[in-house]
Amino acid sequence: MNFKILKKSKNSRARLGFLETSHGVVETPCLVPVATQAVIKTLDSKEVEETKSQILISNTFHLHLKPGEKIVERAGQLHNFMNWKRPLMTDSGGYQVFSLGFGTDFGLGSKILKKEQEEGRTIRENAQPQKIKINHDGVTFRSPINGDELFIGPKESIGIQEKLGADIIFAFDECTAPLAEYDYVKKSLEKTHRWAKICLKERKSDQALYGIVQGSKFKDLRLESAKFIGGLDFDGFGIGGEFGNDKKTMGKMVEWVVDELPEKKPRHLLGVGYLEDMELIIKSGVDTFDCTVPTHYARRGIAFTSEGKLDLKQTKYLKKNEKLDKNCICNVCLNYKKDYISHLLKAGEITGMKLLTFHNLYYFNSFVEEIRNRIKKGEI
RNA sequence: GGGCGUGUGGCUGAGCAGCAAAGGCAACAGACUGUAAAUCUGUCGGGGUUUCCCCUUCGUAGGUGCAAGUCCUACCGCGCCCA
Repeated sequence: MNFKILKKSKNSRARLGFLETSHGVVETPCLVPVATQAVIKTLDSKEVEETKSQILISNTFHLHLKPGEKIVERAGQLHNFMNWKRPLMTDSGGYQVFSLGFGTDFGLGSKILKKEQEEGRTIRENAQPQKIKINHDGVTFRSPINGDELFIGPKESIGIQEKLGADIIFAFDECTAPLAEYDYVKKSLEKTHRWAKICLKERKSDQALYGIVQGSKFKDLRLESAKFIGGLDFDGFGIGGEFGNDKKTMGKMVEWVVDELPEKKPRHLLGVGYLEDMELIIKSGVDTFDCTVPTHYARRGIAFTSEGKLDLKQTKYLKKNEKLDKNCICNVCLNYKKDYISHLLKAGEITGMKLLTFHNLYYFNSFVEEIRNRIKKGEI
């Protein structure tokens, strides 16, 4: 992989770049749609291309469980397996340390903690999640499929990711929960850092390997992590974990980290990408970012449009024989109306979810494209 | 004509003396940021000074009870069976 910075903004940390991989080039800043199980749910790979998606991210943990990396490898690795010939990333399974651990225990998301979610709950220094065990060497999960115990540490994660064969792979980290206290995060950081070095040593392939910065909302820990991870010989950097109680804070926290990372290497913000977040994080110096929102929300009936967020399951849309988004030229907007899509969603027809998934991805990708254009013009 | 059964909130469907009445669906509102989840939460007869109070409801009309959706009588509707 090769990363070229074409332009740096004079007004912010934003930059325009090219991420070159053996499967093609990614223009950055760029959204990375999430294909956890080697698929953008409801779409096939050709359709995903038509949404202007440039690169996807799949998941090590889930593909290890189903169908198993050996199957994928035998099929000619992920690109051939899923017939996606463009760039690919795989997440390391570090997020599942959170989502299947404290995330499940507390019913939380990982990024921004709302005040009312705190309710005096915290995760103290030596706490363990109920369903998984995190120790010095890695994490013992329980398979969500059959309950089997399964261990993933840095070595295992890299081994799996090499077999999966994405262009960019991530170091195995612990994504800490937003409720984690300082002492917990500090200890967790030691693990994430130790594992980062092991990942570098284990990687034998020519895949690009990104290290992941953690440290939650604590400035000194974020800086420490960014310095440590940034000082290792990674090809790029992920920024993970929690980002405080509100979006402005999130931007600041990303900047703390970005300022400590090597300038010439790409930065990927893990798991952030509401429309309203994009300009903020790009201005904070992020090159790529993945987010489940466009695809996940689509399956819940939510369309993102120039009029805002629309819940197409609402009955009122059955009476609207008009384009989903009058300013959008995606296949869905050119060919289908709100009333029909609403009907499909209300009738539980999978095509409704498919149409919204297509549109949302196209809309999100166009949105980022516009930001790239504005950086080009010097507006951002 | 006779016998048996049944009638509950927008629908469905529990309840068979102390209920504004379980559950489901629909409806309405909200949540979701490195995707165990096409999911979760709240409201859902009307009104109010809304952690409580008032009013009106369980086919219709009467009756027995302190108290009736729940028991009795008649009628009406629906279903099945026998003539």
